Amino acid sequence: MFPSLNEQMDVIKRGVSEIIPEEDLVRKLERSIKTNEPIRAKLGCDPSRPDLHLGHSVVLRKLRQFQDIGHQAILIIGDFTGMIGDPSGKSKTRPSLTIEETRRNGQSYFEQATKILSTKNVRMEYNSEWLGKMSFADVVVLAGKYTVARMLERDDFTDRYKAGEPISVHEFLYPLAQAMDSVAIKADIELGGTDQKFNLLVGRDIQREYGQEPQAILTMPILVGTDGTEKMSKSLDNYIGISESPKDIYGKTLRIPDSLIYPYFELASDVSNRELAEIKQQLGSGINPRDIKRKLARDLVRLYYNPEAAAKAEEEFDRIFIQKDLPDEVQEFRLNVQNGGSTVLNALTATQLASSKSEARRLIEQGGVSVDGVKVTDFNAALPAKGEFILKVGKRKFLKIIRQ
RNA sequence: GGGCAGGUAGCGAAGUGGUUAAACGCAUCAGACUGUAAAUCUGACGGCUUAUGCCUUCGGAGGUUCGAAUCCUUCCCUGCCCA
Repeated sequence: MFPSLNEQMDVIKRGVSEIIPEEDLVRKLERSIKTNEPIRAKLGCDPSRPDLHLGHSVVLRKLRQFQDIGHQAILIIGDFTGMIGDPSGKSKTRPSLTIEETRRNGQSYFEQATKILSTKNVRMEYNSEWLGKMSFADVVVLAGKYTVARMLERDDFTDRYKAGEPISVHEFLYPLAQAMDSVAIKADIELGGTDQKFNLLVGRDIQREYGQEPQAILTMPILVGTDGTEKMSKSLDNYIGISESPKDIYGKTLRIPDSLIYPYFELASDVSNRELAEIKQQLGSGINPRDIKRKLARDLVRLYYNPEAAAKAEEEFDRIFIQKDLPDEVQEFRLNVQNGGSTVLNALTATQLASSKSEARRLIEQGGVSVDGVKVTDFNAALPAKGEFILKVGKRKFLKIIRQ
C-alpha cells in the first residue's frame, strides 16, 4: 500500500532544508509500512493572516507530498494564540481576534490550503480545543518542563535580548503551546520553515515529557519575497498570493529579480528534478533570463488555475507592456459631477487611484497620468465631459471611466 | 521600590526655543533607461481647489512663551542598572 522506504524518502527529502533526526523519520516510516498505518504529519497555521501566498505554499507543497505517499496531513489552526494576539517583535500589538474571526479565518485558510493539499487525507484542528481547556495549573506544569536558558537559545530571543528589545513572558509560552499541539495530536512529524526550527524542536522535548515518542521535524527553506531580500510576507507587500488573479500572479512573477528565478522554481513550482537541473543550466548559459521567468510565471498560474489561464495571462501581459495596449478587461467606474467633479485631479481621488489630492497632483506633475493614452500635463485639466475613456496611472493601473 | 537612558513621519535616525512639515538613510510612488529584472539617474514622499498661502503633526494631557519637537508639570510606554 505504501511506497517503499527509499521511494518515500526520495520524495520527502526533495528541497528540504533539514530533517531532524532523519533516523526517527525513517523508523516511523518503516513502522508505518509494516503496520500499514499512515504517519501523522503536522503543520501549524496562523489564522491571523489568512491570505496564503507562495511562501506558505512551500511547506504546504511538502505536506501534499506526504499525502501523496499516503500519509495523514493535520493542519492545526492556531486560533487560541490568535485570540490572545501576539505582541512579539518590533511590530505593534497585533489585533486580537474574536472567536468568530478565528473560525472564519481558519475556514478560509483551509479552503486556500486545499488548493495545494488533497482533501482526501487532511484533517483540520483548532488548538483552542485543547489549549483553551488547560487550567493555570496545567500551564504551570507545562512551563516547568522547560528552562529560561533553553528558551534564550532561540536566535530570535537572543537577538532581541541583546538589542534591548522587549520580550514578553507569554512569548516564552508560544513554543510550549505549539508543542502541546504536537502532544494533542500525537504528531509523528512536524513541518515548518527553517525559522520554525526552534519551536519544532521544543515539540520533541515536550512530547517526551508527556510520555510520547518525539516527532521528527522537517524544515523547508524560507522563500524570499518579490523584493529579493526579505522573507515573503503580506505585511511587507512582497508576496504573490495563491488566490490572486492569473494576471497578478503572472505580472508579479515577471517582476521578481532574476536571482529568484531558480529558488522559485525549486520551492514553489512543480517542475521535476530533471527540469530543475535544466533550468539551472539555462540560467548560466546566457539566454535572456526573462524567457525563463516567463515560463516560471506560466507555471505558477497553471498551478493555481489552468494552462489556459496561464496562456491568457501571458498574452494579456504582452499586449499591455510590449504592445502598450489595453488590458482585456478594464474595471469600470461611473463618474458624475457629484462623485468625481470634473477634473482629472478629482477623478483620481474619486476612483482611489490616488489616495489624496496632493498625491494626485504629484502623479500628474510627474507625468504618471494619461487619459486615453494622452499624458495629462496640467493638474487642472478637465475630464472629457461625456463618454467613456481610459484613465491610466503609472504603468499598470487602468480604469475605464464612464461619464454620466 | 530606587537610579539612569529613551519614546520624532512606513522603518531607522538627526534636531534640544524662532530661518523646522521637521536633515539623512531605507522602503515606497512617478519618470528615464530596460527584459514591468538588476544597477543607475531624476523627482516626489502630512493634508488642503490649484497656494513666495493655510491647516494638522514630533508618546498622551495640561502649562510657560510673541513663538515649543525643543522649557515646566503630570500621565502612559520601553530598555539598562541596583534592590
